[in-house]
Amino acid sequence: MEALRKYREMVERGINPDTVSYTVLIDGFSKEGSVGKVVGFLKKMLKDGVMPNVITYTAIMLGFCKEGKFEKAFRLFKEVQDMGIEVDEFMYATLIDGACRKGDFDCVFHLLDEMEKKGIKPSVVTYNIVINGLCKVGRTSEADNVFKEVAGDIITYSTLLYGYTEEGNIKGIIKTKEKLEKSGLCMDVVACNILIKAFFMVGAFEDARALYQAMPEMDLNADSITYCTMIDGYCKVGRIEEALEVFDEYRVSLVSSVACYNCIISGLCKQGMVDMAIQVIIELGEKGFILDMGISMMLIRAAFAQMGAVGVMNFVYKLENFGSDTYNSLCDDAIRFLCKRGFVETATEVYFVMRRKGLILMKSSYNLVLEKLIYGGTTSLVGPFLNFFLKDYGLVEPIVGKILAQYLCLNNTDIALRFLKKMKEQVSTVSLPPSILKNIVKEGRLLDAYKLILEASESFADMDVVDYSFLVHALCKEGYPNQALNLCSFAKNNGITPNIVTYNSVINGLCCQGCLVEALRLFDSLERIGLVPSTVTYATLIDNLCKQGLLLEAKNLFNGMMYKGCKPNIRVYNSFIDNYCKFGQMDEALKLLSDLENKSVKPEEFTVSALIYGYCMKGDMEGALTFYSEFKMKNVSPDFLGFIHMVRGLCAKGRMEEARSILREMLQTKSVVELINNIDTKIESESIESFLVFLCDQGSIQEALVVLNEIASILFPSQKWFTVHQESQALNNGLKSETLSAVSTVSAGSNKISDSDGAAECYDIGKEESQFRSFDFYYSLLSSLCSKGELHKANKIMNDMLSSLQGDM
DNA sequence: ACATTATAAC
Repeated sequence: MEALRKYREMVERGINPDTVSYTVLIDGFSKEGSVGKVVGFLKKMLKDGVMPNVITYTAIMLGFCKEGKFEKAFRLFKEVQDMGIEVDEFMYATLIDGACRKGDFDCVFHLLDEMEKKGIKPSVVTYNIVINGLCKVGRTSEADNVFKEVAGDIITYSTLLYGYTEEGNIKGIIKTKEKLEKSGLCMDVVACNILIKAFFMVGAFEDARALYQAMPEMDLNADSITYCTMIDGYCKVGRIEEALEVFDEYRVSLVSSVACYNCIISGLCKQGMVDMAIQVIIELGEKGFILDMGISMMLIRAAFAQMGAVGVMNFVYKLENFGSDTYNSLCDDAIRFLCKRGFVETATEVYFVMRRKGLILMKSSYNLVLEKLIYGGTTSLVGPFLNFFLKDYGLVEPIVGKILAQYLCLNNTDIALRFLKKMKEQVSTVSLPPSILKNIVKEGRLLDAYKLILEASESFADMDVVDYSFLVHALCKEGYPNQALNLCSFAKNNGITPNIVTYNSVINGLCCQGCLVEALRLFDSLERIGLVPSTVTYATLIDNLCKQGLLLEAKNLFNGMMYKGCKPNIRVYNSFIDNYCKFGQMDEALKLLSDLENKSVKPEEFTVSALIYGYCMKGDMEGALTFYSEFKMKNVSPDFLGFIHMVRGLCAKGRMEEARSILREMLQTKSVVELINNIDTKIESESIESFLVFLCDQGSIQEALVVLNEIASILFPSQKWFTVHQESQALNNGLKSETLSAVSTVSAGSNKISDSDGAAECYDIGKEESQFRSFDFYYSLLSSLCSKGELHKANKIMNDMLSSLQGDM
């Protein structure tokens, strides 16, 4: 910069710069890494009629090499020779260094040969360059060997020593150190620094310390690198006291370097000495150094490891008096860190500290905070934060519109649509992540998701076939096959072709709606749109045909699939077996079972259950039990329904003890959680009842209640886990240790959907006494009814209770 | 008068 000013002064005064002035400038820019400016000056030079010399070109080549553009440097080298300029050792050395940094050693040795042919004898500098190049790629021994005839200088030894240290080659270090001592060369600071590092590498801490202390006698002053090497060397082996001692020596020295601070801070963090690390950071700030962001991040991590989110908060508070730029990015980092670790609330506290100081959060950090708040954070903070974001960045900033639209979509489709429309007209189209649809569906607002896509399709340009298929699947599952089909053609119009997976969902959806004919028609049309039916396609249709009793059609389809080379899986066989069993054709079912076993298709839970059901239907409990034990030995147990069938069958015959032991076996193979997960899909209410009776008989009323609570959460999904939590809190208050297991099961459930904030909120709501009392009332009534086995009455009371609690919410 | 080589921390 200074050089540039002098140059301008020269031009202003009408003094024409000569080759040397230009060369000095070019060299400066080359070293600074701005080759663009260098080329500009070269052109200007030529225009002014000032001829560049070999030194000018060397400087330019250096610039190219520094930028990693070795090819350009090499081309220039050729051009220079073509111009008839005699190249010298400097130029070769520069080029060889470039080739080394590129790792092109063929070129390096070729250039050395060329030099020799031209009669240019390489000096120790050139050799050092090559040695350094080899050391940097881990070929230190080779470098040592190849150039052992060359009389090295202090740089040669330093380079080799450093190479061996990096490679961890202890023998190499010792050998080189001895050679260096024998050479009688005078040590300089760099050599000392490298030797100290080597001493630490081999574990010779005393030697490292001795050399460090002997430096003044050698007329050498420790520099920042000396201090860093010493501090880091001690820190790496956990000798923090000695590191601190050196750091104190650095403090009273004339050396000033932020790197020394960074070294000791990182060492303190690794030792978990967070408080002292913060002290050092404060001192660093007072000295006017810039806080390295990597270092502040390290402290955030260390503070978190020691004290959790509070530790991070504490760190932020303690650095309040730092320069605002540094403090701003520190807060940004802390906020992002806390969000990522799941502590949005603490992150918002940090944000308020920032705000008080008039600092502004980065866009992406705002976005992160809002995402965490919207998807599972404190709801009441979402509004204020959307406001702050909007005020700081405005709606013109796409990311603001995006998060705002996401929030609206999750809350009110119509407002969201109006917003999206306005944005499109007045600002720009807001693009939304397809994943938001999953969240809307999760809230049970399937048709809202559907509406959003149709009416704001520009905002969903990123949707792929999987995203569409997800929604098609959900629509089918909830009984909207027509909307699903409509979505398929909508997707196609938007350039996303639905695949066989998508259509499988539609086919299944149509079947579930009882539209078997339409499903078959869709199946027939698949070929026309170039889709090949998969095993799932066939399995779906065959299963539904079987369920409708259309066995002949099912068999035709089965033959069709075999003909097309599509292998039937266990699900296909299950459909037939289930059908035979339901109609008492056990022989047919058993024949098919042995068939599929011959084809090495493995029976699964459902297969076994279907057959057990068949036996039970016929009242053949011996058959059922024998079949059960036979498959138990093969490690295939029935599903819940299979167990329940056996229990019922045995109960009907008055074989209570056997029923009990089967139930016990069921509880051994299946966990309560697994049962709960199956309630809404596979188990009908009667079976739940049998299960509850069993639990009550065993005296596990709490467990029975947990199951009931789970049912409540399925019946009233909008309440999510709130009710359940309130109840378990109440249980906890009323029954203490007896119910703790129940509470933990429920807690596990609410953790599963990560609704910890919901749980906390519940707790607050639950503090209002009236609710507890009302629950206690229900609870005592229920438990006495359950213990008497009056399940029907208990069920009725339970329903009353659930609806009354629902009213309270 | 101008050009080439070695060392520290996250």
